[in-house]
Amino acid sequence: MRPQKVEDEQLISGLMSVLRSKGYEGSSLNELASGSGLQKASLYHRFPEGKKEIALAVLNYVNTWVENNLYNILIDKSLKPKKRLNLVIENINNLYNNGEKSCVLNALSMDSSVSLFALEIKKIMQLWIDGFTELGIDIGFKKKLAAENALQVLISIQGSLVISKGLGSSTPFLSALKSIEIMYQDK
Amino acid sequence: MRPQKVEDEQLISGLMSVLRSKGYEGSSLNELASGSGLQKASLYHRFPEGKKEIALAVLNYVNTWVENNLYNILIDKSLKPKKRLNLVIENINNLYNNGEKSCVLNALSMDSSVSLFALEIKKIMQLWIDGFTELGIDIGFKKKLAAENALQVLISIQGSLVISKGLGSSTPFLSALKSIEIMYQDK
DNA sequence: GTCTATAGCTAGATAGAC
DNA sequence: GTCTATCTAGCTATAGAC
Repeated sequence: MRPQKVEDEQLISGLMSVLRSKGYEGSSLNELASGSGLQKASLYHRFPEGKKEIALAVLNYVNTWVENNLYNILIDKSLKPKKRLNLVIENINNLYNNGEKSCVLNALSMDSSVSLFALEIKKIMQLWIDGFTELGIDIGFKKKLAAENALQVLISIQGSLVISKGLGSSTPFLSALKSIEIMYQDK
Repeated sequence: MRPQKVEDEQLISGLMSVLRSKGYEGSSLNELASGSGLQKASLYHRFPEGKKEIALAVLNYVNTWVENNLYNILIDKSLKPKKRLNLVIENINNLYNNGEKSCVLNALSMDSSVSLFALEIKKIMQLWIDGFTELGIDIGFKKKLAAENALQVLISIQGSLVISKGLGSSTPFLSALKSIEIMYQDK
């Protein structure tokens, strides 16, 4: 067998970069190819079902990212809640590059594509919410408040990304991160 | 002159419906044509610059909508602040159909199209923020807090629309509207 | 496993009849 | 002002050499 020209993780990372910035319909296979370092036909070798399978592979990668860099940290009882939060906030900030990068979940949520990915998107969002709910409970929130705050975290992140892009300023995103820190401060 | 087959406002409304649900790249001229009730070539008669001009016309319509249904109400000193808020919340709820419709500002904010519309999107978001800032000041918030809360309103709306679509539930959007009402309750 | 070449189709945009 | 018919470019997807 020929060696793979591009490693799996690097490949997915390049593909995600295109999808997050252009959306599903807006990403052509030529762009996905040049963004990932492979030719179109080689992409079809790795992903025989074409563009849909590419997007699903990216979402699977995102799910793993959220598990490793968000959920598993937020539920890690060996760390103090404040420490968990700081680690996760830092990871989120890196993921979105201070609010300059959009979220691929939003990019793949257009009506024309969301039906293809609804289950995967929902699963990832729910994992995100569940992680922050656990954190809230460990800080001492009652279950209902913990769930409300966790939802509010996700809303703030997604909303501030939209506004930061619209206003052309990273301030809304960075303020949202600060608000989240305040929300989970020990009482 | 032949009479217009479709009135301006109905035309723009049909075009916005396609753009908000499919995005800029995802909306083909065939879809824009059937969504508006005209043929492709007729759209080019109304919008000689093509798809870009269509999207700009839609954004111009959105700007007018925000002026009439949001900004002008929020700054109307002849109404009590609480009354202004109730009217505007109702208008927002209708615009997004209980959180089931996406926001065209988000749909046109993909990297591949945002450069074409950045000025218009920013202007509309700023108008939205300015309106709610005025409301906050009239309720008694200090200027800085009024501005922060106004930004938070826009973030909550946009974020909750993304999450409502992702989770397949209108609850996040409707909760966000409730939170906004609480935020502006008289002290 | 990767590539070049190409098939078949649809995109945005235009010409010209009515 | 609206329409049908059509242009070229770019699309998704495939065939087959290496």
